[in-house]
Amino acid sequence: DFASSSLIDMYAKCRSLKDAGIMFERLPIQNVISWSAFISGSAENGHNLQACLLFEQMQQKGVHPDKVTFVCILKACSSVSCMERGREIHRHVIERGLGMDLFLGNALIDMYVKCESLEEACVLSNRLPEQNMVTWSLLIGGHVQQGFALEAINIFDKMNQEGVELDEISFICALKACSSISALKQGRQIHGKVIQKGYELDSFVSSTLIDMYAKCGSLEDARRDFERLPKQSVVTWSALMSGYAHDGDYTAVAYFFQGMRQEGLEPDDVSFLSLLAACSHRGLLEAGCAHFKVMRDEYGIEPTIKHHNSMVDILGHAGFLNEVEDLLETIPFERN
RNA sequence: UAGUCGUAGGC
Repeated sequence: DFASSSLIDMYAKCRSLKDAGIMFERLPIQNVISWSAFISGSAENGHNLQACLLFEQMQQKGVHPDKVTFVCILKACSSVSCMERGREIHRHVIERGLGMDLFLGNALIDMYVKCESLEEACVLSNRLPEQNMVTWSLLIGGHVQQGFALEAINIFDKMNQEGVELDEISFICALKACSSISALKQGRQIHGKVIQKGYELDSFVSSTLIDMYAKCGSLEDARRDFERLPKQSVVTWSALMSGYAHDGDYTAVAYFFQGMRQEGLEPDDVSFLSLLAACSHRGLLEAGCAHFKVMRDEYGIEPTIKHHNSMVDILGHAGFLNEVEDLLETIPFERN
């Protein structure tokens, strides 16, 4: 029934998985659409195990997955880098003989990329009957992730030569290739193409550009682009601050932090990491402790392992080893 | 008329 499948979809996407589950069980007929909608919603909300269980249950009930279902379940495998299950799905796709379309092919490539098997991702992309900009972006991102940024930039160039359509995400992937190896010259060239396309005000593109310039060590460019933006966000401020923090310029970082607050933007956990990094870099014990306290007490932001690492660094370098031990005792056990 | 692919700031 169309209406009920839409409801499942809506509930699942609205992070009300319990409601989606209740709705689902009440459905008179559970077809491949409603199963897929529920699997997709589960995976999208990070309930990957549930997605996998649903995928199995669906088949036990005699409902066969179609191409869309495979794409949905692959997302769950990708997000937890579960290669075993991913390969199994891949075999399953071939066995069912449903053929391969771009969505399914790209979802498989994404799975291999996220499972760090760039080799298999490349082989698969060559075997696809056709590629689109998503395929290319996946390959660019995969090469960057594996440390082959120059090759990633080559792939981007080839994409241009072949006249493949470029969207915002294609540019973001290419810009990240540049930032990862401080390739300022290539970064500027890509920036030029971004402007030609009129993408420079996109919120993700603009923050990636600022980040690229900051990571390439050109704080002037980062700041110029930042100031040209009609509207800043906590992400663009953070991209800028982390560049200055990298240089150990605590004064600048603190100044920007204030500026952000004056704009009425709420700092988040990442904003504080730049502040703490700058303090750590400069050996600013008192400032570091003060920011750490303000973060928890005034902003209600729970410190993560990364904030704790900075604090251990700050206290340790100042010779406050007992305080380091006290701090370590307050840190709850964290995975990873 | 219903379910699907790649994106930004931490290191």
